[in-house]
Amino acid sequence: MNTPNEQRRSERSRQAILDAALDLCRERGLARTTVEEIAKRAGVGKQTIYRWWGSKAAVVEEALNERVITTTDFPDTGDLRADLRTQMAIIAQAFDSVEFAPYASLIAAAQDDPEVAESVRKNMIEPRVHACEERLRRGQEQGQLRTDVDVAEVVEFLYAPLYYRLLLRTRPVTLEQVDHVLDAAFRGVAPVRDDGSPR
Amino acid sequence: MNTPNEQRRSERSRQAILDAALDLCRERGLARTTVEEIAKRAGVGKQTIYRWWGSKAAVVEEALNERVITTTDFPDTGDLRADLRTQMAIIAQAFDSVEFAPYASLIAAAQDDPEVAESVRKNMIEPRVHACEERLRRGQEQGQLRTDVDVAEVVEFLYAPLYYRLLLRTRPVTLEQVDHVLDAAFRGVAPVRDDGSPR
Amino acid sequence: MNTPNEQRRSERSRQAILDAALDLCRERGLARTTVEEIAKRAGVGKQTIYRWWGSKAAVVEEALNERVITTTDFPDTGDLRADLRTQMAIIAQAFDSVEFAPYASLIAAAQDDPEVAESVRKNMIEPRVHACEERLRRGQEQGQLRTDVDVAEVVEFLYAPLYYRLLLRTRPVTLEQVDHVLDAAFRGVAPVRDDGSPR
Amino acid sequence: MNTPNEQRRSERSRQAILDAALDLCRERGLARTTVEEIAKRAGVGKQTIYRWWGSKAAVVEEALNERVITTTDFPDTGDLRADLRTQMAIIAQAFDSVEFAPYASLIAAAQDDPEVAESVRKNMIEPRVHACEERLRRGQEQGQLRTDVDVAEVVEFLYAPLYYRLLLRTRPVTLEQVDHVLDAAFRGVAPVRDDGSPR
DNA sequence: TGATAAACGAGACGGTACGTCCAGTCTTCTG
DNA sequence: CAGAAGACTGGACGTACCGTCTCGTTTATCA
Repeated sequence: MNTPNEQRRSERSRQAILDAALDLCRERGLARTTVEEIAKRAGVGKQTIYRWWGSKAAVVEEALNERVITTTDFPDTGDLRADLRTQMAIIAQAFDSVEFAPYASLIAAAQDDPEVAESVRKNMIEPRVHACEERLRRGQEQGQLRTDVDVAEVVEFLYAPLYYRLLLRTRPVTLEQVDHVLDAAFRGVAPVRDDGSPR
Repeated sequence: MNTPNEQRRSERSRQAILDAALDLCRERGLARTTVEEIAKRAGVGKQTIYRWWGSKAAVVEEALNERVITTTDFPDTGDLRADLRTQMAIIAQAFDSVEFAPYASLIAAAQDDPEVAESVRKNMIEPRVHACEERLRRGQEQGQLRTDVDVAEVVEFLYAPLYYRLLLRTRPVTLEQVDHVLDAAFRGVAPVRDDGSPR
Repeated sequence: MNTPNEQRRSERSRQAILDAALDLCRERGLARTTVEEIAKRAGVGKQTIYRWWGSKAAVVEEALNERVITTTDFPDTGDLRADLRTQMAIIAQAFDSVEFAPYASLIAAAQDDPEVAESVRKNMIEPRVHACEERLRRGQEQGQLRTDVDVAEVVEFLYAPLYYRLLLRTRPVTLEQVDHVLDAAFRGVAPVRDDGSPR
Repeated sequence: MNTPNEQRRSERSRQAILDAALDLCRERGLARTTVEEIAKRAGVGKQTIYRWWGSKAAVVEEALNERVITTTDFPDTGDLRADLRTQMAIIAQAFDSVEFAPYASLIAAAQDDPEVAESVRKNMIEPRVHACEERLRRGQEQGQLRTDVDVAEVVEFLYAPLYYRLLLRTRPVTLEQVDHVLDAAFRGVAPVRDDGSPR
């Protein structure tokens, strides 16, 4: 892009584009949404979209980041498992709602487009993963998490099952799932010995 | 489709189409692969593709199922954790290889196309999930797995982290990851009490 | 063509093909008729058509020649003008009927296909033109036609106006037109009286 | 068509399309010319053709009307027969030249496509026929043509033989033919002198 | 407080691919 | 072995969008 003048940018058009993109993406997914439709629904020229974004995926990414998941903060009440539950419950609810469906489309779009992948990773996933990692690290320091595990892997361990259901749609993401994941993660699935210690 | 005569089908064309689709999908992803290219590379008329498959995704699905992951069997040596490691190591290796890249594209295509989603779930995921579930159930009966966990959720718990890395590409799927996942899953991430029992 | 065995040819299929071709051509013109349709309507394999004819136009030509204009004879009662009127009236009636519409399609097809043009000229037009020319020549010998005109041009002079309306469809070909054409033509080509007044 | 904005139309593309269409039509006839070829040779998107014309025939019609027969005027020197000869000679020369071949293709296309027929009649034939009719009427008033003939039929009588040869290609359209036609026609339609002999 | 330059809406443009229709050929099975 | 059935390769169809490119028309600083 030849970097147009940001100050002259029309905020009204920008908002209309984000709205239209998000709505269309909810109605039929990103793959079935065209730039032409977004422009028409937003009452905007196509060029205005191409001027400010690199692709329709970039529009949706910005829309999601600005409208749907607006925070990267992680709660810290001192009780790690409770805080994880709080946070994961929010994500679970989101993953289960139609409002959030464009996120799955976005991850899909990232599969065959390295630029989108890079952007989603950097702007959507990493900030939130880092916030979680830091919370886990604090829990680790406070003896609420084993010290011989990699917090980055724990994040995966906890959130991957939610992504699994979001993307494979084998069954819906629920609060119950969050509890079972936390349970399995914290206690492990190995059978317990007579003395109560893990096998 | 108006169901053409299966018996008159040309096996040679079928194979050429599967080959071409898989190759193109590896080179640039399913989204950037066109039916026209597949036809041209396979030396086939487009109609022959449309006659037998509903979409390019369906072609790739059949190709993957017939060429890349050809078995749904699950090992059973009597040692559950060892068998899981064996099986997960195969998957990890696959998820990390270029040969297998079309699978991620396929899951992406499924996001905004319910027919593809349905088909992938039914023909690719479920058979393998069921095999794993059965193995877990046998392990459960033999006291190698807690009896108060849902085996379906354990499958997710184990494989979701692999899918997470496959689809979000935060880092590569490795054999090390498999070990860490199994470790965390079997032991749990909670710190161990002084008496050695879980918290 | 590799000249298949004429004796084994199925007359039943041949008739069905001619019928189907003629009907379809009447319904929507030759240009909008496909070989596939002809085959299907005739209950015949496409190959059977390609085996015996070089093009759909060839089929229609044969059908017309065998079903619609079955004779090249020219009447000869001794009165040239009356005979011309008899013959032209038949043509006019044909040119004005739907039954005959495929003939216009055929001439159209001949415009951009030299093979069709050649065949139509040779098999449809020339025999009838020659018959007319001969009748004109006999009339010439009997003093019913000026001797300094080229009979070939007289044929054109008489029939061209019918073709003009058939192909440009400015207005329908009628019996009245035939009379007007004959009237105009004969005052022009009639031999001169002894006193030098118009023939 | 949903009537796009005429003012934004690219004249350069329009000219390139007319040129390409005319050339291709001369090389192999309209029936063997594809919209795709026209677009490619004109360096134009197919949509640009479909946006402004209803069919390839419409393109050729416009091209012919704008490039090849650019006038509908009819000469009037006071001598009807001489003026007819002048005008018919132009037509004869055109009908005999390769430049003009697309006209025959166009009439062919009109046979099985009522829209093309309608348009050719209205935009190509009628204006010229009317001009000729008016000239004939003036001649009629000046005693150069019998008053009991329908000028519309005289037009047919004169031009039909040229069309006959153009479309049936039994032999080439020549200046000699024009003279013979005029000769035959005028002896027929010329008013009779006082003494009863032809004028 | 114009003027002036950028962003804007509109949408035509050159292109690519779509999914469909047929052409003409090839293959398999039936009478 | 001719024929019916119909799958095959291939090419063009007419359409949908892509991303780019003019066009006037707002709109918002600066002279």
